[in-house]
Amino acid sequence: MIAALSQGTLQRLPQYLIMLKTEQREGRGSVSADGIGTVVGVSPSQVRHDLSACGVNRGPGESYDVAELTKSIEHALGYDDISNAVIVGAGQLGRALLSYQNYGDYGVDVVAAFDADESMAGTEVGGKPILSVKRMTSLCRRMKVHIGIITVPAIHAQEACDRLVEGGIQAIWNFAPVHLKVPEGVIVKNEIIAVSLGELSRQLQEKRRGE
Amino acid sequence: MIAALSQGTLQRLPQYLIMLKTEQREGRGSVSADGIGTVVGVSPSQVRHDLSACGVNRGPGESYDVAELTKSIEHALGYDDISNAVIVGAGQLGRALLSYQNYGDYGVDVVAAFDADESMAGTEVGGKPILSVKRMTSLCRRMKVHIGIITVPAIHAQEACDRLVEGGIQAIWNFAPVHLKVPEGVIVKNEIIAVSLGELSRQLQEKRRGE
DNA sequence: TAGATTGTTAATCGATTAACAATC
DNA sequence: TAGATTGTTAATCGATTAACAATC
Repeated sequence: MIAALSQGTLQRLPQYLIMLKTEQREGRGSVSADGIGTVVGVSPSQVRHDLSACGVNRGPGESYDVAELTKSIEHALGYDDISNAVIVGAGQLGRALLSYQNYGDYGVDVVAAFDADESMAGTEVGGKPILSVKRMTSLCRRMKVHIGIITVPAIHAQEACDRLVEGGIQAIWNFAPVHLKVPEGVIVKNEIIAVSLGELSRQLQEKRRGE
Repeated sequence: MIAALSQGTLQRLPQYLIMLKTEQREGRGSVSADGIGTVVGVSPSQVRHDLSACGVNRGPGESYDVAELTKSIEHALGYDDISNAVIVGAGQLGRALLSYQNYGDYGVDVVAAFDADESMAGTEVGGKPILSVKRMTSLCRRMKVHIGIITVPAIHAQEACDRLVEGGIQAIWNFAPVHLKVPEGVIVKNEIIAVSLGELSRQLQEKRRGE
């Protein structure tokens, strides 16, 4: 993993990756910066700049090898270094996230979900267990889990967060529409579903009024 | 709604909004740029700049009225102008999105989900119907739906997309890890769950190696 | 060889921050 | 009045784009 990738670069690299996987599936062995740019909707300059920033090296004149480039980007993004994660709240959203199968490709392993509803304890979704929330703190410690995903209702989010931090969690992915208070050093990433959709709606409105 | 808000501003405004709602719940009637900045983790300069950009106007010396500021931001984000949306794919994720209750606050109304599995047709989740995908195109047209949410498996995503476009959809929120091909003018926003989580994992790794 | 395409440097563009006069 | 806090302007910073020598 290489440090100091700009925010923009960090957002574009995964898009390149998705494009590269499609190319590979279709049997293409090499791509140019121009080719990537056209598909993803980014200037070739930008693509070269991004790739260069994450340590990819072709000789000039030659284009990129798809398989090799994929590996390099995955490495730059740290996808080859796996962190454990748990989910708090096994409602609709929690179970949907639990049943997701491809976390491994992105450097994450979701090991379990927790819920306050004891009747869920012991059940499984997508091969992953749902456990009693009472066991959460100690289990996080024991299994060295560093990422917590909060999908409980807004009123319980702060408490869930506190318990996670107590269990040694260092990064939180928060789906509750609440500003979490955390000790310094803990990373919080808010993912408010409705907000993301709202953004799209806004772009649409903007386009409509003709610009 | 005001045009020409910078990308950064657009990302911060919803965060301010969440903070403001908390303040309101706790009974505070006014806030300063400094207060907002401290909670959200942004400089006071930045806050003033953002608010000024979306047309909020206090006299100098005075702080912001929480209720009024909330309204202004919501307006700037276009949350008071509602678009209809549909979901394609009523699997775990599709149903989770369907059962979400607060879209209305963000300028969106999700009216139905569609699935290829006919046995689902006629059932409901969170008071919203699941219908046969065969009816999708015509229903989108008839109800003037302009936003499509794709939660089908990757292999079927492009087809779902084509059908939506056929039905007059102008913006697509795509959860399948696939690059969709759309006619010019159609907006696509990719929301790859694992990628978002991967970003968090990466930040964590970066922090660990001490910087 | 000529065309394609790279990595990198310099120029441009836009966003963030700092500073401050205005005024409640 | 003095302190707080605004909106805005100018200075700084960083990211994107354009250009081009290098070379397969």
